[in-house]
Amino acid sequence: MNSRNKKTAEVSDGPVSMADLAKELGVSMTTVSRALSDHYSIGPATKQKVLKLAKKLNYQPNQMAAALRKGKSKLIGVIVPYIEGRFFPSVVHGIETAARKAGFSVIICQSNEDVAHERKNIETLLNAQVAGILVSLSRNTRDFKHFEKVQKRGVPLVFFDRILEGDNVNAVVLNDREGAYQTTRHLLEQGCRRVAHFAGLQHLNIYKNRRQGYLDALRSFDLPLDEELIIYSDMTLEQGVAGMKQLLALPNPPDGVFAAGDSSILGALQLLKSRGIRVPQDIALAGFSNEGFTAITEPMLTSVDQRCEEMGQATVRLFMELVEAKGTPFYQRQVVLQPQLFIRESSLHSGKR
Amino acid sequence: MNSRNKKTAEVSDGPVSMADLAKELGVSMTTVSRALSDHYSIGPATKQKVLKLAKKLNYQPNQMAAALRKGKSKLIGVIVPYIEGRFFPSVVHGIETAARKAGFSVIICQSNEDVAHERKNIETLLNAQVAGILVSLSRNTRDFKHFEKVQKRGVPLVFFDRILEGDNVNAVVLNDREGAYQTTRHLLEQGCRRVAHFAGLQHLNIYKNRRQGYLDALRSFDLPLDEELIIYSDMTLEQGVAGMKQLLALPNPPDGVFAAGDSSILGALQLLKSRGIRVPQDIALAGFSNEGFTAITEPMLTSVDQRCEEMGQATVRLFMELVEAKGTPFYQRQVVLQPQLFIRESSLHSGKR
DNA sequence: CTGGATTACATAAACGATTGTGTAATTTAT
DNA sequence: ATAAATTACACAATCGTTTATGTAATCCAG
Repeated sequence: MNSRNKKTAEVSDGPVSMADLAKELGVSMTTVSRALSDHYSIGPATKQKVLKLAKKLNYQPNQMAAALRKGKSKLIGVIVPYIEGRFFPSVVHGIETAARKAGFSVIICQSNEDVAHERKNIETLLNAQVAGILVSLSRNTRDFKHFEKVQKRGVPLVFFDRILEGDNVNAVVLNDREGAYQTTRHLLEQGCRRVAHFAGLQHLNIYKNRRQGYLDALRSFDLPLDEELIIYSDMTLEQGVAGMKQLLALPNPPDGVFAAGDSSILGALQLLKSRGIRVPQDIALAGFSNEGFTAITEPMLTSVDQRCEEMGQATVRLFMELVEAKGTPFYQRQVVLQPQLFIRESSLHSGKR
Repeated sequence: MNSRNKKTAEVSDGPVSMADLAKELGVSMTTVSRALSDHYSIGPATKQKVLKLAKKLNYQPNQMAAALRKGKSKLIGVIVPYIEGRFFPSVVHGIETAARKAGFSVIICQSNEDVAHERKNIETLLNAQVAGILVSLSRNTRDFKHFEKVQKRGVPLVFFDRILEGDNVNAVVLNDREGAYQTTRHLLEQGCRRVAHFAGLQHLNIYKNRRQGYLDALRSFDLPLDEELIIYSDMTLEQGVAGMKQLLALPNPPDGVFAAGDSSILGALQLLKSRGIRVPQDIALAGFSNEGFTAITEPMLTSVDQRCEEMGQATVRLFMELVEAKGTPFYQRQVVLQPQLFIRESSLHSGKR
């Protein structure tokens, strides 16, 4: 059991510490530490010696010790509402990849769309001494209070996708408005004249912006806004079915639907097919998120890609900038990603009207 | 900047330490530490006092310090091949939920289906002092060497889904063989007499077992094995298309296909539809994984559900058992989850033959 | 009423790296 | 040749917990 009684450090026993290296080389731990971190006060010859021995003994620094001393670890905390579907797993994938490249590990937390969980997650991450926190807000987060503690501690904070508007924060977002605008315009260009919209909860920036883009497009075609054509919901598949029913019951039903989410537009498609209404000939459809299934349905669904991977990478990049720009205190920045419209069969009128 | 010049601890400044509590109460840090961890040597009155003040000052223990001292953190490392599709995100979701309930955070690593990455992940996690490692093997992992270091350090190790067979390890797996057996039998019961199989890489337990289940079912119907009907591949959508073409080119094509993965069966479906071959009337189809899209295609695809969430939870449970059974050294256990067959249109012959 | 258990707490040494301060030795400037 | 600067390293405190090892005080049995 006794592992410290050896003259020359052997590879045999567990973790090699800086003390081991120091003893072996007959220098102080300071020298070893500074040699490893390329400190100016260490001579090139000594540095070489240390590096070589470190490699030879396969020295692995104890992250915890460093974290304790420095008050910061090599961990990045990520808070997402949930880990399902296509979007969040992909963003997390992007984050993980970029973070690891920069020498960080990521801790995943879910808020389960609940601000109370979100608060707990913050606590957890803070006393895990994370180097930074990346977060996409839960659905019912409406204030900023629990994040102030993070800022007060000087822990870099970056939001992505779902953010609190108005507040001056670091964030990576998609240009949802532009995506919605392009999509709606596309429907209009295909000949639609009454385009309906499945809208999400309006306190969330993403859904508000998508609705705004929809309105922009209508205006650009000098079309009037008909509030009857906007259906607000949580955008589930079931609500897509219900919404479509509601639209069909209108005296003057739409000839196109743009949904702020793919599940709901899928619901609409299923309902239309069950009623024998042709897509896109009778009603054209387009969604948002470019979920995997959009390329599988018949007809395939037009949708907006959210650049999940890029968003993850950009979020980490922004975090890194914050880490490096340590001095500058109020360095706030927003990165806006451009969405990409994938036009598929569900919106392609070939020469209608 | 100076934060330690206060007689009574104020909530104002950052993290409250045990030393703060001790000073405030006029006891030693030992007492505080032990009171918080419910040590027998601390009187109930003192315990109460400490707990109360801790709550009042919102004391949050510094995980890093504890981890450093104890040599173990409250972190669980998870290594998965990738984070996409339905399976791994869902398992991770299950792991995350269960782990958090037990007071652990999870660190996610991807091996990108590469054993070299897997090795690096192990290193990363080990010197992050994780309390345990949960891993689903990369596609090209064929030996156990890099895991021996983990065991040597006494870090609990649990495999899930993709494991190395033969080795005596702790693992949570699906009964793939049973799932495949049931599915193939189902096809046979529906009247199929020539059932083909899209098989995956045979060195992976999951694909080997699925093939075995397929063979079991054939035998249970006294049907001969026709090697022509087994197509080996990586099971992508494209390979599903190609595989189906190959099968159709046979002098005596199959009347059913059971694939060890959903993507490939989707490819098969697409090809069949493009050729006007009816599913399930002419050829019945069934897949594996119960991906989201299986309920969306037309016809909907029969598939086997892998109990992703349960697998995640079971993996954490097994890990916890290992932690608690600290004394018992060679405590190895395998948990086998029962798959669930979801029968959908693609395999339902109504009275064929 | 004495000796051994039990209760309730304190002292201080870890854990492994980082870093402000100190100090020789060497180099450069004057 | 001497003061000043620079180079190259060591000492020791520190981060916040945990824990082995005391050590008083209280308690019960004999």
